[in-house]
Amino acid sequence: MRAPITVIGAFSLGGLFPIPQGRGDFMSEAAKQPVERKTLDERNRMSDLERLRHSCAHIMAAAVLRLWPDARLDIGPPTDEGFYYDFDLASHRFTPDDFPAIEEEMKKIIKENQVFEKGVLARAEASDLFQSKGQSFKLERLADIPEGEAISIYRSGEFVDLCAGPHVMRTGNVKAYKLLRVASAYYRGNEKNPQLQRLYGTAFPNKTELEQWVTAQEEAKKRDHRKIGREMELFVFDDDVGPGLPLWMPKGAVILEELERLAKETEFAAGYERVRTPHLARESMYKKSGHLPYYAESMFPPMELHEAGGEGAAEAPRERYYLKAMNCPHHHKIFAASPRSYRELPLRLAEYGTCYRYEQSGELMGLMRVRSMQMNDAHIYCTAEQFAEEFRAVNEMYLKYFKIFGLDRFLMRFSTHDPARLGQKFVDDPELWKKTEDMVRRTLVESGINFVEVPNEAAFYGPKIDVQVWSVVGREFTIATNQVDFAVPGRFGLVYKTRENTEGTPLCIHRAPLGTHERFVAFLIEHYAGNFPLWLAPEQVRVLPIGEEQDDYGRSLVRELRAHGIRADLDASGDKIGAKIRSAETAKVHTMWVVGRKEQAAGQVAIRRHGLGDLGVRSRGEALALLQADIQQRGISS
RNA sequence: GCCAGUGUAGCUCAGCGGUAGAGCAACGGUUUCGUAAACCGUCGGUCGCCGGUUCAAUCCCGGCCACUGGCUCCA
Repeated sequence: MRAPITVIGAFSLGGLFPIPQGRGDFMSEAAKQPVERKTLDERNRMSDLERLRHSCAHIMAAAVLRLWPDARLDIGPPTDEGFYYDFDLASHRFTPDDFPAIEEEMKKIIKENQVFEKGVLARAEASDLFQSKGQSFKLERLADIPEGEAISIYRSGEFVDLCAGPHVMRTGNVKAYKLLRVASAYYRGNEKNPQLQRLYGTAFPNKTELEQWVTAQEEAKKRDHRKIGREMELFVFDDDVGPGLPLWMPKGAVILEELERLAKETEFAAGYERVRTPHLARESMYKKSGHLPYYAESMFPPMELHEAGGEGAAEAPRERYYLKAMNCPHHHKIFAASPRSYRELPLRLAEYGTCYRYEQSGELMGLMRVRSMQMNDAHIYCTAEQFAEEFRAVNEMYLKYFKIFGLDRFLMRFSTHDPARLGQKFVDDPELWKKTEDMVRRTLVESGINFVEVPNEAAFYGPKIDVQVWSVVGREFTIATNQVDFAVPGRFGLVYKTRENTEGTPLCIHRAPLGTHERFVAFLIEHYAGNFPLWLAPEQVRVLPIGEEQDDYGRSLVRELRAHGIRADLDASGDKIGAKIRSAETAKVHTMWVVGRKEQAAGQVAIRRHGLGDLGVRSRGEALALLQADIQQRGISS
């Protein structure tokens, strides 16, 4: 059960940055659905598709009950992708092998063309009904319904469910459906509750749409960054290194280098200064920062140093060091290292810092969720007066980046605190929370940026704006973040001399517009399906001599390209030209220069672009200039 | 961390109670070729790891590790 959120608007740059042909879109079909306004009042206003899927969930539950009469049912809502239903079933563990039987039973129910009948019951009646059926979860769900609110049930054939609806008219209206996977889910989404067995499925108005969806899912899997990353030799995971600890291979490292170059240029122009800090720090620092009580579970356990040569191994450690899970405390120490004047503010300290987080094993997912990560981090120390402008500048930096990458589907999420959890999840300073949240909200509204506001999602030290994107398999991730910190600078005793010669405590903005290398590259791989724009392409040019007699000419071309900083290689294999092209295409090499006798004689190259085919002959100088221009402007498609 | 599934050559996958196979890749040779696959040959695996059952285990059982799908959590 997700807390209801009010969607103020979904942010999209619309068609401003069309994704080039052949690259497609990085979002799943489901994720492409416009973000709908959903509030408590509107909860009942399901779309036709949701209504269909919800009805299909009932049909699936009815089928499960026919096959396993002791199943206890929880809830079965529609989702972006289809629907699910949660069951508690002591006698059986669902596996995908059960799908044919369940689908067959669903088919029968659909054929019976049962009417979905709505009924409104008195609480006692409903209670008796579900009591008699042994549906204890339904009784608990019933207790959630506030006094005075109507208790509605839906009946189709022998199946009865506590359900607000709405539904399609008849089971026969469900024309195309498919069970997708078995999963488990904690009852009421709480880790401390027992787990239920969840069956996921989907339904569409007709078979064609279902088939299209299935095909789209298969296509999406082909651009999964884990698959492409292996095929293109961008990164690997190794058991001996450890889960969630990626090794960047040469071709993957190229992408990191280019991203860092972009960040350094952008940040330099925006008045940032670069710093470098170690990967670990003493426990005392994290005690001071206040991270330990909030964050210890997400950090790798500390390294304990004992007295050298001491007899007793059991004695208390002399000191503890933690691998850093965030860069801020280190940066704060740099701020604190010199006396600061208001004249120096805003002070912007940037670092692509490497952090380590002990993510729970089940949460790891390729590069999207890892345990070691490099953050496009910076901390901006400023006065309250400077805050709005700094915060706005960060938001604009996002947009600048997103334009470069052609990223046009994302959601700005404004995370605020929950007053009920002050002092636990959030630092206990209600006034500052309100003040900073108001500042952030005003900044967003004034910039005309649409956003979603989500309570209870803030960092412990202040509100934040996250940019949400969707992986190719439809999972939502935060790709960038912009956070306010009104608490930690005070804990570190960070001060600056004001114009009035008093001491002020700076506000701090934590920002990572390019998120972490790991997640950002994962996202880019899927966004481009591995077909990176030239400036990012690991292998920019491959020179393909048609025969061995052109190998020397090819070598001279590669030498020239490399002298100009272009990543070029020669295919001097004995393959025929068709095979050379095929392997370059398969490797997603951005540009091929095919050279035979004619080109060699004329000092030319035949340009072939990955996915686009033969683009004709140019002089080697012209061909080089084209590449340079494209790289220099960081073109999206070229 | 929890639930479930999976783990066979670098990759994609067959196979099975009698100790392994294909395609691609790699390597060697022949071929010197005009825009997505020339031909021949060779190498390559303690079948994730540890233990148990058995005359015999890659196969059955148990534990562990990793991955995948979810849940929980997050950049």
